[in-house]
Amino acid sequence: MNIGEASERSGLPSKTIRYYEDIGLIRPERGGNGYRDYAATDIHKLRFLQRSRGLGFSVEECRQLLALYEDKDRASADVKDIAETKLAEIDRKIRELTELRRTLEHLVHACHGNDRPDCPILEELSDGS
Amino acid sequence: MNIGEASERSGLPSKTIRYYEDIGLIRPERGGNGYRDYAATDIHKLRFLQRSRGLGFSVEECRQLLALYEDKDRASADVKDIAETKLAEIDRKIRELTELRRTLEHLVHACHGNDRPDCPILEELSDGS
DNA sequence: CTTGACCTTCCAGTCACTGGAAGGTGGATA
DNA sequence: TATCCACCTTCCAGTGACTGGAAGGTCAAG
Repeated sequence: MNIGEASERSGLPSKTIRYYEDIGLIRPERGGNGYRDYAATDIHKLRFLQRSRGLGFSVEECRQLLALYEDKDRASADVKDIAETKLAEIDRKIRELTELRRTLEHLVHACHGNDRPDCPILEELSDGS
Repeated sequence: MNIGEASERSGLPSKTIRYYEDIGLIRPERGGNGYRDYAATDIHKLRFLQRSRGLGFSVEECRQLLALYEDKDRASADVKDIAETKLAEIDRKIRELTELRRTLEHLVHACHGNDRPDCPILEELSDGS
């Protein structure tokens, strides 16, 4: 299967698939014409990557997960550790964004948004009050 | 004032301050020894940048805000527009992260995390069920 | 035989820094 | 005066995870 079809089936752009090969995440066969030839297991891995990236795992974390996935003797505790660390990270991000949101909404609310030049948003950004 | 003190007063690393100069956000004077010499207004701008970046504005947005900030005739509506667009973006990010969190927590919860090799997290990542 | 879609590699750019090398300057101390 | 160290300078390269584009090879259809 050529890269175009692999792209369609995995939901990843061809460029990204080639990039994943560059950094050693997948190693498809090559046909006589030099074209990459993806087997069903490759598609499986690509979908795996697509999903774990979509869940916010970094490429390096995906590499670990993929290794664990391929290792039949891996402990599920290893996987859980990675997922839990990620969960804590997501919690932190949500907290930060919520705080950010609150501040920004306060500013937007305070700004009358007309054509007069005084603007509470700029004032706050400037003096940090 | 040298870059070190500017860094301390603005809360930005020296490297970042030089970078901001590179991309044309600030233009400090230079002393006879070639050292950058920051005036009080420069520090003000740097703090402005530090705060707006901290609020999640991109450098380009900060450039716009800084221009509006320096333009005494700007309409506060312009500023409000930028802030509101940013607010919508933050809302979207929070929603996405919350959804992500729910999925991931579900997975972590389902995983027994012991030494046996079967792991619901990997199973879900692999088959997308 | 030409067209057009697909594939290849390679190089460069994105964003917002960050690290490090190589070397100049300033002020305090021995 | 010599030396030391902290600070400053510029420049180059790397980060993460792609993305865009150029230049050229391959393949099937019409």
